[in-house]
Amino acid sequence: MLISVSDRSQKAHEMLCRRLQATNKLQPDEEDSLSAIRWDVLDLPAKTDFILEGERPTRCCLVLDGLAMRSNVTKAGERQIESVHIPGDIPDLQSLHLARMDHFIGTITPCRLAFVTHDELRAICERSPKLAARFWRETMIDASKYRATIVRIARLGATERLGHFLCEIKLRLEAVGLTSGSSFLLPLTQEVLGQVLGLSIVSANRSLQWLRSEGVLTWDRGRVEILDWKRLVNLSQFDPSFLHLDER
Amino acid sequence: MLISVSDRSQKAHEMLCRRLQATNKLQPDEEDSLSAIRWDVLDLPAKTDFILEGERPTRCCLVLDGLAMRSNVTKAGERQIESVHIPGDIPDLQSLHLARMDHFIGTITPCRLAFVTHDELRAICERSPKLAARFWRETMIDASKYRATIVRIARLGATERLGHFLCEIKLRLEAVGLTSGSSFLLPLTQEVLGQVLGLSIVSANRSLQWLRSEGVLTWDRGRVEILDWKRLVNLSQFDPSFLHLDER
DNA sequence: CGACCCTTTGAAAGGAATCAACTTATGTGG
DNA sequence: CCACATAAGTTGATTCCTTTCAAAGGGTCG
Repeated sequence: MLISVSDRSQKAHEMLCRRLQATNKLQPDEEDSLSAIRWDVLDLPAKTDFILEGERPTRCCLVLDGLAMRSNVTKAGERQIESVHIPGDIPDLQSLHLARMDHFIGTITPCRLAFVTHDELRAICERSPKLAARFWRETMIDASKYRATIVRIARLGATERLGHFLCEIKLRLEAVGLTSGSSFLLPLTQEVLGQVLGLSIVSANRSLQWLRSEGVLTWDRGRVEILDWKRLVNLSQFDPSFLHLDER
Repeated sequence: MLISVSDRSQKAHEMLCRRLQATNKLQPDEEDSLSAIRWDVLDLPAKTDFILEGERPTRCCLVLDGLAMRSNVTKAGERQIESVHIPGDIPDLQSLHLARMDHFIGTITPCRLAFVTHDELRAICERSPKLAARFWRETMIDASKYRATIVRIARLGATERLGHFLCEIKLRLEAVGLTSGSSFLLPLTQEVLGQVLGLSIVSANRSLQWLRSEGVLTWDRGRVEILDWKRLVNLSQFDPSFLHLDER
């Protein structure tokens, strides 16, 4: 089945609208502004950095399908993944205000991405301060997740980190309708998992083994099922408030 | 010598203007909007959390004097400091868009703070999309610092972390004119330093000892002097680009 | 079937945390 | 101005967790 350009653009529009009305419904005029966006939809293979450190991007991208990541490489050559991005996320919205990329954006799995120019976004923000505030809020939630990541990595042990990350991902996927009950797709290799958690691949593996052996979850060929959510939340010291998912 | 209310307000105005024109000079109309802000200036003693997790703030604060911090406490009771704030910073600008605080803001040393209401800031942003973008940019730089903190804590050893943090602080203080040559005031206890770096107080101490013994720096009664900046930068794998200090 | 990627496991090494004590500053009141 | 109390810095010894190194399984795809 072929997907027409307008269909793909339509999906981008819908995902963006859904995301931006987390708190208040979009007004008709806001929705109109957004529907005028010309999205440039692109499919990329897995493991591809498509925005590089040092670049000066002129567009932002919305993840339509797949998993993306934001990462940085130390001078010693080690990669740290600072955030994992799921459909509905705009990983590089900050580039609207920071000219130079200080990190990489790349795909983890094959991704479908929708690009919009900075010019277009800036024009929208200028016309509609309300929409600007909504976009701004999105970047503030990203910042909130970074803060949670700092605490996760600085203060939690290996297994706690893994559990904490899985709690976060589960809730985020749920918020965009990408879970089926207690299970969801998360096709990360354990190497990538280690780079997310600030752990070696061996520790990532052993933490995962432990969670499995305790009957907290299963993780098979990219599908995670949480068997004991309460336990997972408790052992990870997880508090979902940093996600700001529901604050009417 | 008494300082009048308007003098103190004036200082807040100047610091804010200096900060916001990092990239482009402020236009006269922008400066006018900002000068209309009614600042509420307040002095607070050291070690005082003045915005608490769970609160719904109605104001933002600008640091005029002293060191402030953003911290979070794990359920196990350990405190992690996510960021240290120096004069000119607005530590809680994100509260403009995130209703509920998911962390604490507090003083490290005695501080003079200037508060402005969300209503006033929102009005300014609505009237002037250019100013809104400038404020937005500030929050994006904060986010950039969080990302650097993630990498610092996840991938650097104890001494590297300390060095990296000191490089960051040095450049930030320099940018607001708070260094004298290669030295600057940084009255942090080693316990606080550990909470910033994700280290125990003992490790913080030993890392500091090492840097001293190598002749990289001195740190005496709250005054740091960098004796060998190049070496410090190198051993910390420090790259200043995340501070976005100069990108015309 | 074989190459490759990913996962798993064991053993040893290393770095930071912890525990515990001691020293040095800072500050207060008699 | 000293005596004492308290906070901050320093040091050594030990424990614990994670990394590193190395190698063996397991799955997938051309």
